[in-house]
Parts: sequence; structure tokens; C-alpha cells
Amino acid sequence: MKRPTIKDIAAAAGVSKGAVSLALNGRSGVSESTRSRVLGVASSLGYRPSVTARALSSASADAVGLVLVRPPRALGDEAFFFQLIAGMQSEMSCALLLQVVSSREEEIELYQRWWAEHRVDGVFLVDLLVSDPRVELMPSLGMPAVVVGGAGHHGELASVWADDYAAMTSVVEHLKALGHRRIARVAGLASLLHTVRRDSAFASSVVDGVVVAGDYTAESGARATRELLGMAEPPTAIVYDNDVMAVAGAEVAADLGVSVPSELSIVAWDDSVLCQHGRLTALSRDTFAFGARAARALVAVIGGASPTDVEDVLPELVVRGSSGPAPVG
Amino acid sequence: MKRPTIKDIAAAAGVSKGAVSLALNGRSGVSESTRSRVLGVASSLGYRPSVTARALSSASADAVGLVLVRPPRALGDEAFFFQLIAGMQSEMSCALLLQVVSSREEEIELYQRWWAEHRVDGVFLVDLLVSDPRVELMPSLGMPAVVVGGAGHHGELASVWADDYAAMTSVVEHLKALGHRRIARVAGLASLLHTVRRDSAFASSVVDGVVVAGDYTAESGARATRELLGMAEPPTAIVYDNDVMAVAGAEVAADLGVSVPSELSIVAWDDSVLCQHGRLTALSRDTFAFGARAARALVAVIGGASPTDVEDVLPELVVRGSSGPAPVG
DNA sequence: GACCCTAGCTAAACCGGTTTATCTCCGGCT
DNA sequence: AGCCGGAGATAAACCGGTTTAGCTAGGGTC
Repeated sequence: MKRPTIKDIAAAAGVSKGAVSLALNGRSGVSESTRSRVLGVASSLGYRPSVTARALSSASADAVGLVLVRPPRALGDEAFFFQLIAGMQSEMSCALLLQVVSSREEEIELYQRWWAEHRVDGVFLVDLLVSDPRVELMPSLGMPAVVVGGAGHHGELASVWADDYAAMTSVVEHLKALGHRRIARVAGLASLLHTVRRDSAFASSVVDGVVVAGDYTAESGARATRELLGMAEPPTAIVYDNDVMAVAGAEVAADLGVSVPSELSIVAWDDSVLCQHGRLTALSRDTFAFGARAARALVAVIGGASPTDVEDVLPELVVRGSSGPAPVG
Repeated sequence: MKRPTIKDIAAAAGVSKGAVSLALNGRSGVSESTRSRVLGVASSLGYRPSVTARALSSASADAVGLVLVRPPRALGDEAFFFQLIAGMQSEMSCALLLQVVSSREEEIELYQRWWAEHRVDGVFLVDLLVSDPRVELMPSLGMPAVVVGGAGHHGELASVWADDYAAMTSVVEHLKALGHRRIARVAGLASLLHTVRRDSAFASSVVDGVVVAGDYTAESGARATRELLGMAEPPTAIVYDNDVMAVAGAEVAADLGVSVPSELSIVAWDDSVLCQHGRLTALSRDTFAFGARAARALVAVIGGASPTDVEDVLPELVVRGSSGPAPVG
């Protein structure tokens, strides 16, 4: 009734446990004839090695980890992460250990625990902070890790990243070409590295650009938009740091009777069903493919490859109905 | 440098491994003084038990599993699952082992493997089929499991469910009260149990109701809508099985010059940011809370509680701009 | 023929816990 | 005094693998 263990196979094949282990793992020390006999018995018994037991003797755990620091409620609306996870899965044969925690301290604690307990072979690091302790932690633990969506190189870690600086510049250029001069930005969390990157790109290509902080929720997007449109000289274009805030912003504009795009142009970062349906001009990147790329990188690092930085393709601006020429005057 | 093991604690406290194990797990067999000494040593050494090793001697694996059968690409748009996962996480202290596979066979194989390998303590079963082999499999494996979103009771398994039948009836009543007589439905996958439930509820409350099959993608929603609106006597109201198809349907209606809601009423199953923004009348349920409830149920079953069926609150119809009185004549 | 080397295998230790059998000591009862 | 019982602890087996040390038989070399 129970699943067969290595001992059952050894008994059935008339050899020792050790020989079975060597045979199954394709290592030298057994003859070809013994090996094939063992393999035959194993498959006929429907043998499946126990990852748990294997992990105990410091081998693979057959899983990789991902920790998300979020208030759980807010997570559900962020299609980005689910897309990312789906992409990761497409390139991994192993399982993904996923946990949502509410603080950075818990996150770090969790990584250490997982590693100490041999629960994972490696981890993805997302939402990189400006000065992120994880960048030092991973090499010190000797834990394979890949930074996902950071901005370039990070210490000794492998990294899969997109050029937020260049992307922001391209968005601003698009708006400038349409005649916009008063361009504003609704930013994401200031603690995140990519926010800082986008901030600096924005600051260096827009003179006197107004930046309002947001937190990726619809409420913050609406609030920021109301604030911007209530200014003495309101912007003629707003760039949002994610899709949810942009859609909320578009709604506020509609409520205030500000017509889009003739009076106000709106651009969203990260394309999604939401933008497609709201006909919002959006900076589109293939998040699924991004996740797949990250998974490939992590698998490589776990396999012993030396860490490399992979730059993702530059996000592409998909122009829809929400951006147009700046109003005259 | 390595993390301390139970052996280190035993040495430091001057007792045996076994005594440490008993002390740490709060079991009888050691004196209070020894127990407190062991606990002191353990915490001062920063001891963390290895789940891997513990799982090996048939104890808890400290993780639960969820397998999704989907083409990975399509998954990213389904906010439902991510909401659900976020909700589950909110009620679990353990990790979630998540894997996406492409066939039902792989799914079953994976459940068996996880259980045989002590990787999980229990699993969630989603997307229940009309005649689902998993319902028999779980009790035969002795694997704790909770059916999420099935329709009522399932064999010996615990279940957290919503009454799709009553919900569908309430939607139809809403439409009938508005004067609609030609009501159509764009269904989800026919192999899923809840689709069948909704089908039968729909059939018994709508005479001559047309049902078109969809697969939850925007494309299928658009196609179905075009088909329905092209009929000799097109419906005056359409009920969609998810938000993505409903939004796509609304767009098709707009393209065809069919005005919503004066000529066509639209109702979506499962509310989301998408519906909120598209001002679609939607059947709203708190997916996050649903996931949390499922997690509580699974934790209870793992803890040895006898399986029970928990009925979720009836989804509530949130009336927005997309449903209105039937056109006269 | 003595010696060494190696392929092929076994037995046993090990990973880090849990669990069971056993052993000792002490107090209470008759 | 002798017996029993239970508390408190230990040693050892066990979970299912991997890995290492050691044994044996056969072949090559001088």
C-alpha cells in the first residue's frame, strides 16, 4: 500500500541500498547490468524518490521560494505578480514555495529559515529596496538567488532586470513630442529601487515636473490625481506607476469633467486587461516572459552557473486613446 | 557557522537528543526544570527545527499544496485565483506549495507524489469536475483535503462552497424583474461542476434560454457575444460566467452599436477591478475571504477535525450601470 | 608466485529529527 | 524488608535517502 522505498527496491533487485542509490543517480560504482536491473525494478514498482529524505542528506529540495511583502488584501489586484508567477512556473519543473508576509524582517527571517531547513534550492528576490539587506544576505548564506526587476547589477547576485530609466525617458519623450510641457508623475513606493530610478529619469527629462507619491492602490491613484488637477496650473499629462492607479486617475478626470485625452493625457506603467479595456496608453512589458526568464536564471544559478545579469527587452509604449496632443495655450 | 541542530542543544544542555525533542515539543517525559533549561539553550543558540528532517519521521511538513491546471499564459489574467491565494495565505502560518500543470493526469500524479514525499500536510482542490477522481483519491490516500468552490458535499471531503444554483437564480430574478424575457448565458468550461450547477439553475428559471460555451478568455467572451447579438431575436440580457468575458462582451456590444443597458443588459459573475471600472453589474463575492475560509477549513482537517461543509455567504449582486429595464416591444 | 590495482559491491555511518524500549531511581504500600 | 509503580532520563531504532569505508574477486605487472 505504501509507496516503495529504496529499501524495497534493494530487496527486490537483490542488492544493497547503496547500490540502488548509485544506480538510480547514474553514478559510477555499479555495473551496467546491475544498473539496468535496478532501473527495471524501480520503474515496475513505480518508485519515486522522496525529496524530503534526499534534502536531508544535503541534496536538492526540488523547490524554489518566493516571499511577497504585502498586506494580503492588496495583493489580489496586482495582476503583475500573478503574471510573473505564472511565467516562472512555465520554466520550472520544481514547485514554488510561496508565502506572503507583512514585514521585511519576517521576509528575511523566512529566507534564512527556508535555507537552514533545506526547504528550497534558491529564491527570487522581488521589490528590491534602495539599500537592500538581502543583497548581502544571500551570498553570506550561500543561497542561490536571482534579483527580479531590480535595476541592473546587485553585488554578487544574478539579476533579471528592465531598464526603468530608459523606459521612463521614452514615455516622457512621447509626451513631449505631443507638445506636453507640464508633465506630472504619480509614483509608487519611495522605498523601492525602481521608483527611485524612475524618479531620477523623470527629474532629468522634465523640468519642474511634479511628483506625487502613491502606493499602487486605486485610492492613492485617485487622491493623487485630484491633487494634481486641483493645482493652479494643472499638468496636461500624468504618468502613473501602475495600471490600477492610472485607471483610478482616469475615472477621477472623468468625474471632474476633464476630458481625456484632449485636456489630459494619461500613461500607465505596466499594461494589463485593465488598460486594454480602459483604452489607456500603457508601457507594456511581457511580465509572463519576464518571469520565465527569471526562472531560467535561477535554475542556472542553482545549477552552479556563475551569476549573470540579464536585461529584459525595453518595455514598449502601447499608444491607445488616453494620450494625445497637448491642449493649445 | 552552521545552524544549530538538536544534537548541539543536547550537548549544550547536557541531556540526550530525545529529551530535547520531548522538551521542545511540549510533551511529557521531561521535568519542568529540564524543559526550561533546554528551551533556554535552544533560544540562546537561535535554534530552528528542520522541517525537512521532521517531515521524514512522519510529522508535519509545514506546508499545504495547491495545483492549478491551466495553460500558464492564461493564468495571469485570472485575478480570482490570486485573490484566493492571498486569502489563503492570510489564514495560514505555513507555506503554500504552488504548481501549475497542464493536465489533470499530472495534477493527480503530483498530489500523490507530494503526499508520498511528505512535502505537504494537505491540499486544496479547486476546479472540481463533474465526476472528479480526486474526491475518491484523497480519502484513499488518507490525505487531508478541502474542496474549494465545489457545489455542496463531496464524498468524505471537507468543502467550502458557494451556492451557485441560488446565485444564478437571484441573477435571473433580477433580470426578470426588470422585464427581461430573452435572457442568454455565456458559460464557462462545461467540464467544471459549478458550470453544470449554474446551467441547471439557468435552465430551470429561464424558458428557452440560450447558452453559449466560453472558456473564460476575452476572446471567447467576444465571440459568444457576437454570436448572440447576431441572432434573429437577440437576447436583451446576457449573464457571463466571469468578469473577463463580460468586459469583452460589453466591448463587442459597443462596437456593434448595441447600447448598454438600454438595449442590452450585462451581468458578470465574479466582481473585480475590471467590473468596477467598466461599471458592470456583477455578482460579487469576497474571494479573499473565501480563500481565508478555505484555509481555516484545511487547517482544521489537518488538525484532525472531522470534515465539514462550510457554505460561503451567498454572492451579492452589485448593480451598476450595465443592467437596466428591458427595451419595450 | 607475490604484489598491486581496480571494478563492483556491501555494510555502516550520516543527515536531523521523532519515537520506542529500556534503565534507574525514588517513594509508597503492604 | 520486599514489591510495585511511575517519573525522568537515555540509548537506540527509525524515517529514506546519500556517502564513505571496507571487502572481494579478477586481471595485469614484474
